[in-house]
Amino acid sequence: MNQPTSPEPLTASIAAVERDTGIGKDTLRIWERRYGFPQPGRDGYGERSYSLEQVEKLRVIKRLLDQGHRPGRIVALPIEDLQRLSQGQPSTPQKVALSRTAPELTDFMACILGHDAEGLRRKLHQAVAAMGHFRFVSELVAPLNGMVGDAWMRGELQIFEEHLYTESITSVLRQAINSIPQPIAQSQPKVLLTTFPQESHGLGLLMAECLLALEGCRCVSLGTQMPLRDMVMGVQAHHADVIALSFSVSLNPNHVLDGLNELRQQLPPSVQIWAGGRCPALHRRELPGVVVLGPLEDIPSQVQSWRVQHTT
Amino acid sequence: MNQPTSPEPLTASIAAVERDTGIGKDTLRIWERRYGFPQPGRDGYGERSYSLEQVEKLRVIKRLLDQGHRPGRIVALPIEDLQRLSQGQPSTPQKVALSRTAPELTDFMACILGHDAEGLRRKLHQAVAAMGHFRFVSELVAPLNGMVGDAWMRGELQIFEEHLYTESITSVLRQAINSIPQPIAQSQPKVLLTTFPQESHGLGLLMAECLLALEGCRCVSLGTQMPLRDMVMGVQAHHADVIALSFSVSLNPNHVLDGLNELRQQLPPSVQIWAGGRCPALHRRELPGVVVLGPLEDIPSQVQSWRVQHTT
DNA sequence: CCTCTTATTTTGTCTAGGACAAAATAATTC
DNA sequence: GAATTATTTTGTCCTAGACAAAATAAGAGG
Repeated sequence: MNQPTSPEPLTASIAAVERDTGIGKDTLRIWERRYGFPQPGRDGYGERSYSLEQVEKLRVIKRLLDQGHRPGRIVALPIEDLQRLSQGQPSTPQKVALSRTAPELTDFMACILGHDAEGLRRKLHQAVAAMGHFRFVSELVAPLNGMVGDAWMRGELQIFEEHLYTESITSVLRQAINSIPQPIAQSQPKVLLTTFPQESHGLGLLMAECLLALEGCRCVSLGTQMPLRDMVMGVQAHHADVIALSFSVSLNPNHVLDGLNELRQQLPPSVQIWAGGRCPALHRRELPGVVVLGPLEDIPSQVQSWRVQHTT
Repeated sequence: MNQPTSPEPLTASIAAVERDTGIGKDTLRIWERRYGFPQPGRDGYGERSYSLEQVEKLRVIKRLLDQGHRPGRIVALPIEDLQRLSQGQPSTPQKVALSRTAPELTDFMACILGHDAEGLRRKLHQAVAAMGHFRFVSELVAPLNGMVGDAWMRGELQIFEEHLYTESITSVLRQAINSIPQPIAQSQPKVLLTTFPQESHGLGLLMAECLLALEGCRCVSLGTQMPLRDMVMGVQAHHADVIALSFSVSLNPNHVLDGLNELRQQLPPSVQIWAGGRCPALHRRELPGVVVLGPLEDIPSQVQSWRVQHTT
């Protein structure tokens, strides 16, 4: 049987590469000029078209940059050297926690790869019941996210498989959150949850909401991709004490830092900003007036410390 | 007390404007060249610095663009004309059906406008219990969606208010779906749910999933924005009988029609394609091999007719 | 009057190379 | 060894031109 239209794009446009790697268009072009990589081909209209190998290598490079390497030293290196580098380091520290908790995680991976949606969901529900909400999120969902993300980076997972995973976790997490009774006491902090406009990953937000609700916070989630201006209006409208933001790996570091600073300026000082997630930019520098939460375990203690501050 | 850092940025950089308005840097520059607006000043380094009024006007323009206006017609207009424009339109024709069912809908709107997240959620849960799943979706959620969409178009709703609504409905709908027992019988159709890559609205999908689950279908939702290639792989991996797609108003008609045709060609003929949603393109032309569902009420009869076809 | 096809505008994104501030590193001095 | 100063590195901004894809207008044929 013949192909009706063009089968599938075996190359990616510069916009697609920016989307998939988180590396800006300007940066991609200037790397090409300075380091000779990437060296995309050109399509019929003279526009760059990046091969899948190059995109893959860019992803590896991105990860190494997040670990602190410098572009000039690694961008021109052959892929083998890069892989050696990324093997050497334990990469993100969660890798360690991962192997520690690893035993039954592979069971869940097996469900994902076997397209066993019902089985996955059932196992997840069992895990919530067995582990309790807190351990479910911190010891199962978090490392599993890392595992799925890694597999996806390596191209071992198809998009539809990754989406099924996300859907299943989302569903179970939402149910878990709903099962936590809402506190009425005004003494509990009111927390507004959302993400920056470029951030479309909602799992981190859901995990945070679950842990915050568990600590007795009055949570109002606005979902992902909220413009800065609306965050400010939202905080005011809901009389929130805290705005909690989630940042995933692939966000542009400068956007994150600039955005947080501007948000800090536009928000009254009494409102705290809590920023969490795997985004490396968060930990690069001190952010005045912003509480950066590292691992999920920080959440309970942060809530606790808010209470201490506000019982005077 | 004095400000520790620079007092207040009374102007915004081009990156900040992109972040705050969602209008790309390239676009901002070329509007300036073509239409004479925006006309930012320059800071000490010759870089554009936009005044807050200009950013505000750009936000209004962005909203009008989303409503279907064209840049060339509106970008150069004075702010007053723009505000007049955004008041004007009554938009979609579903208004008629809306006023028919309207009585208690305004209660929900009041919750949204009053930022009463808890009240909204509580009322929604009550409504599910009182009306049953089917009527909840078809007689409450569907018209409420339209009402919120209209208010948003008219600029009466802020983004954060609309997001809170979406979050609340999502949460309640997911809980409703979870409360429907999964059938085990192989005789039930297995339905894969998702949307095209351009489509980011997930509410329609959730509504469909709820009604399909109610009819006894074995539902597997992959969430939104699934590339065509992965839809095909997903159908194969999950041995789906049906792939159900949701289309919202704002999608490009040609993309929809072309995409459906291509999907039809790549899928085995035994797999049915069900397409639903408010997208006008769906109803414009006969689509061979695609079942177009109009109102939500079509879903039960379509499932019924699938069963009839497959009991021979 | 509506529908389909074909010109014509409109519009966003791409291309090129140049420039420069902020961050990171190396060199120097105390 | 710590603090200052030079030097390199690196990302983002600049201008200005080009062109495909989308949207609209115009024409042709039921």
